[in-house]
Amino acid sequence: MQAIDFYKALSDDTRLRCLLLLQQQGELCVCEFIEALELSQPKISRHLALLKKQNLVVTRKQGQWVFYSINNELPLWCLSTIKLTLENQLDYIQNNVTLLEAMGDRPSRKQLCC
Amino acid sequence: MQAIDFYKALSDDTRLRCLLLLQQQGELCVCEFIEALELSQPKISRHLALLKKQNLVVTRKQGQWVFYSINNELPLWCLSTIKLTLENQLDYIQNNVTLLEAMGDRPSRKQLCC
DNA sequence: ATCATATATATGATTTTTCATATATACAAG
DNA sequence: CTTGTATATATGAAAAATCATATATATGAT
Repeated sequence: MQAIDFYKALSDDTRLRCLLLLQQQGELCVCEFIEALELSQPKISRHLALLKKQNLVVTRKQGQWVFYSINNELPLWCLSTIKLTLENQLDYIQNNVTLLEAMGDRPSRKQLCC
Repeated sequence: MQAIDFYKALSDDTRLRCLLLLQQQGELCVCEFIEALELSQPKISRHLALLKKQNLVVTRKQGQWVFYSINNELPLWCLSTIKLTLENQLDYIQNNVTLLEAMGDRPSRKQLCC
């Protein structure tokens, strides 16, 4: 992972919020991002696609939903940076978290293992 | 310092190299960046001005030269991120360091203190 | 006048956004 | 089991916005 690509991925408001939400929440699907960020579906999908292309996130498909989470095989310095950023920028996503928690009918997560 | 502004500042090749060089070298003037990055003077000046506007770097004027260094009053998480990036991306600026060290007539630094 | 640096403006390139549409799954009625 | 319809997500293409670069010019020190 080249630093310049990593920072370009983080340098957009939508992508940064998505990543920090994932760091905090673990796993989220597209419709949850739409509610939490109050943005259009194509806009969210596009930015998530970009994060995926850079291998910052991975996806898991469950029925009609696609769940995104941070790729835990990223270099340690990338994972550390994301973690450090969240710890110091909780205010930045506070409103998004509130919206997410207020969301009705959130899709249920199947257990990942047996 | 907002994370988004910090990452936008880092998300350009020229600015990232400048910052990492400063992290490693401590203090550099515009003419040294020109040699190390092999870029035009206005291009360097413009990017340094941007870093200064975001308070990532500070300047010290000495005669005809302007020396840039990382603003050590930045939030710790920013300083840590820059440090961590350099440690993991030494290759990225290796060629720039070589060019810098090969530079003739580098301006002398006055002692900063008594 | 010369050297080092900064800035204004115009142009080109890249990125982001939007709209329309496509695909894939789900679910209910016949 | 098919047909129709709704929901979730992705993507192509065009428009809009942002960002980077080059050239020319300005400032300030020696």
